[in-house]
Amino acid sequence: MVTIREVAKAAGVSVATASRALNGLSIVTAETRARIEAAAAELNYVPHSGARSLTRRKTDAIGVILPDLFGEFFSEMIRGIDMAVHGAGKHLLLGNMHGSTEETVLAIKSMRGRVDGLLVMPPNSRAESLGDTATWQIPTVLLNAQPQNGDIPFVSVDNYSGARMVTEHLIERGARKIVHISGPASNRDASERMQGYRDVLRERLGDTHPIILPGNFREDAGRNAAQLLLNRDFAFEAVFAANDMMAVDLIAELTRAGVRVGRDVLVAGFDDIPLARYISPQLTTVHSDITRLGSSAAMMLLRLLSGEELGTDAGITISPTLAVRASTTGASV
Amino acid sequence: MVTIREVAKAAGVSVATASRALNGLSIVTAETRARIEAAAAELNYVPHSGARSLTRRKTDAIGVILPDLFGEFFSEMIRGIDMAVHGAGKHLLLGNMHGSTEETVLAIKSMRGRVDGLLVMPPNSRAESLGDTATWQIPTVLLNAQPQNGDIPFVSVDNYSGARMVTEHLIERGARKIVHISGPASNRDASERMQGYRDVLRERLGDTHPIILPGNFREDAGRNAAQLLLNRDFAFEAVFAANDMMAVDLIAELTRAGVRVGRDVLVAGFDDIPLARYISPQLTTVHSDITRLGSSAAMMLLRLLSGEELGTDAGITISPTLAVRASTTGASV
DNA sequence: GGTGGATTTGACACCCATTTCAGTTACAAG
DNA sequence: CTTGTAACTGAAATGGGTGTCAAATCCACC
Repeated sequence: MVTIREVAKAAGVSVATASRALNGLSIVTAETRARIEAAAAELNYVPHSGARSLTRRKTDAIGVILPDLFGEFFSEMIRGIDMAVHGAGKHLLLGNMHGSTEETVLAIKSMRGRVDGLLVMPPNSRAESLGDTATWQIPTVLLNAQPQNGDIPFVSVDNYSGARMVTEHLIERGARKIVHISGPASNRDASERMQGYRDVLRERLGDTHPIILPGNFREDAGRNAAQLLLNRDFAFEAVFAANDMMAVDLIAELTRAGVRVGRDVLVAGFDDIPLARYISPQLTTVHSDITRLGSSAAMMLLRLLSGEELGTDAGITISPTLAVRASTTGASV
Repeated sequence: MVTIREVAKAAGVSVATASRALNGLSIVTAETRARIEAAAAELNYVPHSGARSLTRRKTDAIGVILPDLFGEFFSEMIRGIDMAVHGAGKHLLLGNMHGSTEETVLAIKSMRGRVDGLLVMPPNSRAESLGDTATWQIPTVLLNAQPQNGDIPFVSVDNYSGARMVTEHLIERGARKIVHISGPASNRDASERMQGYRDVLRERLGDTHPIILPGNFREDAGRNAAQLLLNRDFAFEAVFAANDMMAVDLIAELTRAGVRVGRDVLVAGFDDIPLARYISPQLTTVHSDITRLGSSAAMMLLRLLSGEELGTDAGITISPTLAVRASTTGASV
């Protein structure tokens, strides 16, 4: 592994001059620079970024810590982050906390000295569980979570208004008995979505005790909910599932039972996973631009790193949009 | 930012002793260690991984360089890599070459000093375009590509045998006029798949001039192919699309035109994207375990890093399996 | 008490590049 | 010919740790 010292020696100059020449500082004679560059090329010299970052006190990398590394959500997020970060010539260091809070703290610690800033998505949307975030001593933006003590910038999806949009849409399509399949109780996204649903039902229909089936964001919850609703022989007119996975399997199960989804019963989801437009009938759902979520967060972090003060209340919530499809309109395709 | 020097001073010991205590070397008195640990905790000391890796000459990180950062393929791959790498307590540094060869070389260079080893997936499956790989000077495993000069270990999917499997399956299901929609001409996966198709047709049916429609791995190619086939009013019995994306839209288009896919015409794809089992009829396709591809590559790299000699011909090809579904059997679901 | 040996501890060089500061050279002006 | 200034160049400090080697301490035993 060739170092700058060897390049300097080969070119017959000091390491300082070599460093200056290779970094494009103008105070080196053209002739000297040429000699150094030739030597570097000859020896196949590649600067050691680790050593460089030690003196420069910046690593040109940013760390991303996510709870899980799979699914469309993850790849979209990374893509958005990469878009922003790549433009700034920085690298991405990936940390996976595998869902546990201790591992998250560990992951954050092991990032020190490797990255200039951090993008963290807390496991259960409860940033406070990560301990005293102020002691991280490293610029951080929270992904899809709002900090308890508003001192960390964040970017998140407006689950509440998304849920309101779906619910209002269902009411406008004529539904009155609207069931909700919730997500995990501890999940913040889930509870925000539920709250949006509740509020609209109360405001628009005066319904203060809506029917809520407990779910878990996974397929089986959709199937179970369908069974439950069918067996009880309850006259429901619409179902709002807290995410698409549950909605998809709910639709499959209802269809199997002879229910015409989109006509007899309206179904809507949340997330707009790619599947949503491939099932039949296509699923009405709430679309949030995850790529934009990622890139917004990354850009915010980049601004933070460039020394900009964001203030204590710096946070962005991304407004989702409603994707109306056949599962609530009964259109033939 | 507190350094080990401050911890040492606070504990009244030398930095050497502090380092030993914090790294769990046993030659420190329990009493001294306790004092140092207390000081570290008090000062909220976090070791600077960058500085550490400089002396240790290892970074505990491995670099992953991919051509594109989106889609299921990517996230599955990362997940597999992470599984293997996380177990070894290492980090993942992500580099995106955005498809260009120059950027790839740049990405590789900028990894020096940041990572111990590299997992590289060349943009167009032609490793040789990356220049003289031997000069990288860093342990590398190639993803989904075979090096020209067999001196770099690699892991890839056996496209050829996968394509053979589908084609043979179509023949067994009674099809004789089998059309192929190819991938991009420059893509190695695509050409290997085409070769498998060609060989089977020649061996089993004596067909040396099969009909091949040029595609590009994207949805529109599927639609175009469908139009072409329908307009020509050509009596085709089966279509093997070089990937699922094209197959999915081909099916949609054929169905719209009144063709009963799975009965009138058999359709098969390649990749087994999640969508494949959600469309109707479900798509027969070739399933390769991308997660395993990633983790195999990562494990190979880890072995390389632990000093193991893999020999010059070290390579793994992952055998795909055939997922037979309704699009070639005509089953009702 | 002195000696040998093992166990802890500390001073310092080192990893590799950047950067400061001082020194050298070239050239123009006085 | 000296002096001043500007333009380059080099030696050494720096960043935050680790590892080597020598010094210091401790204990047991003679």
